[in-house]
Amino acid sequence: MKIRTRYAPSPTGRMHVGNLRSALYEFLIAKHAGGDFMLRIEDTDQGRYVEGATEIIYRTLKTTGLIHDEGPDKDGGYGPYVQSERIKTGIYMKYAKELIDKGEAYYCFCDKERLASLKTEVVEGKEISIYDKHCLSLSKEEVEANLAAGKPFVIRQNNPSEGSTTFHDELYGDITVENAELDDMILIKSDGFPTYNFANVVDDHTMNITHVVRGNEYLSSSPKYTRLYDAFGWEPPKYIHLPLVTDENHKKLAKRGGSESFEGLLEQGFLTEAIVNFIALLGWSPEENREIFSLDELIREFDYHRISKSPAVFDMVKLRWMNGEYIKAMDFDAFYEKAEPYLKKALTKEYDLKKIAAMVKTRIEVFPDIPELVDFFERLPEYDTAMYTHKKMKTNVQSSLEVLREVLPLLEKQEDYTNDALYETLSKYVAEKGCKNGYVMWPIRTAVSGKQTTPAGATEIMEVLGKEESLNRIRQGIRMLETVVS
RNA sequence: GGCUCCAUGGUCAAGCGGUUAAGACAUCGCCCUUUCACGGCGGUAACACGGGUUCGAUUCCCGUUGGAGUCACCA
Repeated sequence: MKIRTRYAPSPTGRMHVGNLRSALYEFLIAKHAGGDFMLRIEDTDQGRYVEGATEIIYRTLKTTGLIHDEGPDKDGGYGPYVQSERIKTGIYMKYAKELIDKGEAYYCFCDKERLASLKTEVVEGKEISIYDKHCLSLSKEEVEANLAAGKPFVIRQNNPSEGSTTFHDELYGDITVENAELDDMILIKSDGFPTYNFANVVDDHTMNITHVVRGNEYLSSSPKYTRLYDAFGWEPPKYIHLPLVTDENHKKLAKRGGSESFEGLLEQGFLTEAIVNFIALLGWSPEENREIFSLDELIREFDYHRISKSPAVFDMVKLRWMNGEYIKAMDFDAFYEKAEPYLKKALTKEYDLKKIAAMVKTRIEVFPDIPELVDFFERLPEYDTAMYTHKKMKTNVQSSLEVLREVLPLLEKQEDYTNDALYETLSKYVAEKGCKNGYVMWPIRTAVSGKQTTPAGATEIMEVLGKEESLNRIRQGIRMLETVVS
């Protein structure tokens, strides 16, 4: 049987990385087995609907390469693929009524006030209550009368209060819950819309989904789904519940300054491929000891039996590392295209940006690292002459002053102001002086950059800066050192 | 709090009865180097605890502890 998985997001805003990982795993499970990956939009909550959110879903799936075989924009014969459109077909109400006829569901006319009076316990600020099946005892005539009077109603699942329900998860095994724990959850809301839970079951079944892949947070409500399948007499799908993705405090990943969403990560300068690669490894590991995978390689390697059961911390530090690996592996033109805006942000002078980009390529993890790495080209920062002292290079303010004074006339005479030529000139000076390279290079680089760390060596910087500017900076260094030494 | 799930270094994780308990990130040290970075080499660091089962448990079972999830007319 052909595997069919679905990604069923609600259009409520940006793409949460936990959701993106679900989509990725759903895609990989289907594609690894040559199956179909379907997109279904679950917009049954009118209150939470966010304009433009559907476009974000489409765009994200497209840019990440998680191409769906079926969806609202790609009919595969199981449509419609948007729940608000499916509602119009009357499908949910039809199935709800079927359940009522079977005694597996019932009309409930309880109002907010009565429901509120049921709230018995408050735990951690949350009100906890179990519906008391009050309306189950309503006679057929009473129900008809209420309906005829236009009284608002919901339809609730009728769960038994004795016995237990067991369902099977491909990863977690059999999970059993006492039926008494199962609340009579609402299937159809008073606005006529189905709840997520109900629409999900009806849709997954009628759309022939074979593997329901979803987050671990649904684990405890799954028995209710199983009860629904049983009530209908439907064969339940295979369940694969995914371990949670957490923040560094091991709490479910929530809003955290933007980095909880895919778009937020892109804004922070992460590459799509790196994000996908990274989240693939959050809860899954390959047989082979390897970490860098393209999407195609993931499809080939992804065996869902190797998904782990324990939650995974979303480690930004490692994501940064991985992003750095992808940046290093990028071809230069692609890299430059991404780097250019950041270079231009820091540099307005007429520099050879490509040359600077090349310097920076192996030294950054995300693109926004660029400006602070190159801003000294634009303007010599204020720096302390203590920087001239370097233990390993055996330099200090006196030696630096001496070197800069001696080197300045050589550089003034220098006509070919390129990295190679400059390096040759300075090497000759080093040889004559009989000292270490760094003894000379350190003070020059300091004078020319005013920075402790730079993306390149002294002569490379000088070439980019040009003769006039670099000589000015060296002269300024000399002046600064003179005031300290005297 | 009830219910459910989870438990190997700080983090991601391999392991699926017998291993010197991999690897990666981070961290530390050394080397290289035109500082730093990159790169190379090396180090520190883990089976939560207690009972079983077994010739033998990180691995299987039970309990304890710890953590998380969930308990909506949200998904």
